Amino acid sequence: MAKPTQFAIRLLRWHEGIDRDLPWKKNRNPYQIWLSEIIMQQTRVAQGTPYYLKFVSEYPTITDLADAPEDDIMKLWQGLGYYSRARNLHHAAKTVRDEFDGDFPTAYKDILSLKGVGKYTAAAIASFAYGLEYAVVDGNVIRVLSRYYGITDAVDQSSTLRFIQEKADLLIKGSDPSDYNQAIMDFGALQCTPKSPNCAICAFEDTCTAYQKELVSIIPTKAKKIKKRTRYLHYLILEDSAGRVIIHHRREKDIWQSLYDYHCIESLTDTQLGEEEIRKDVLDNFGLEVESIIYPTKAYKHILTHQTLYGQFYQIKVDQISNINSPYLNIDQGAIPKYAMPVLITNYLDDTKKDKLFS
DNA sequence: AATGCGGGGAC
DNA sequence: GTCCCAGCATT
Repeated sequence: MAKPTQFAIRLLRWHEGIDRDLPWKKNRNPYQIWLSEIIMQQTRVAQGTPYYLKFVSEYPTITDLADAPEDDIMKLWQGLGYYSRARNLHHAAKTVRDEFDGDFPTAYKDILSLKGVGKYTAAAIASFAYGLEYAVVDGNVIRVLSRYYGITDAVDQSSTLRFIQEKADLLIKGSDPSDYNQAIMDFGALQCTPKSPNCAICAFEDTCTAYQKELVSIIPTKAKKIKKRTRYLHYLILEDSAGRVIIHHRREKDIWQSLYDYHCIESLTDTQLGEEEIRKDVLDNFGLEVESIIYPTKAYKHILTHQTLYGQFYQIKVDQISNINSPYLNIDQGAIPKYAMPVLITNYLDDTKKDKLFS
């Protein structure tokens, strides 16, 4: 058995004084660890924790999760973002139920084969749940090791990432894998932070290359820059006199896949829709006559990583709604809370509800 | 190798 | 405004 590396010894000594008290670290239940890791992908602990608690309470076992309707899972995921995680979560739960007899797989390669589980998540589960020696490489580890080794190459290049992974695989050797992985991520989150890390009091003051060369502020570097596009979404809220409304299940390859919204007309500028344009659209798409239109008085700005959205909501009364085809659905207005919707939509709905309280 | 996918918090 | 967060699937 190999002895821990010098890096690991210092790291774990630093970690002795740290206690983050995360709710999914109370035991080694692989289901709970997997669930927490999926939820925490690209998500801050403070944002994801309430969702973890909801899921583990609503679905105590992975079979409970597998048996649940997708709409229920999406609703519980509403507001967390990156909704493919929720779909993959459901898919993987069904795989465990059907292919692994309901028992979470214990072999690294089987864990990695699950939908939504990549190299990082597989290593996290394997080490935290089963004590297997797989080094995690997440945003924290990339930052810590790129600084430690003074790597100025862009960390969003696969060659750089491969190099970091190799170093991580060496550094973990001989240590308790669970402790080591937890420690290095805590170190990145609490000590070696993206901005103004606490280098003055650091366990690696004398061995960190970036600190020695005064490169801490410029490492890690990235090559790619994201460019945004702007979209104008005109939502038609079609409602009949019986209180039935038409909602839309987003099945296309686009943002918010699997969520529900309203019938949408998209434009490249922020100009409002004309009355005749609306009448024709509603007649062509649903065979319905428009009785009245309340035009939007404001646009809801919503910012995503790659897009800036402006949403406007047109309240439209139509004649009797019937025979609506997929991906459209007609429901009672009061049934809306059962369907997962984008935050842009729920922001609007919250505003309208508030308006009614004061009118 | 490159791209798209959310929402929010820190600065 | 910018950056980035317990990343992944798809092309």
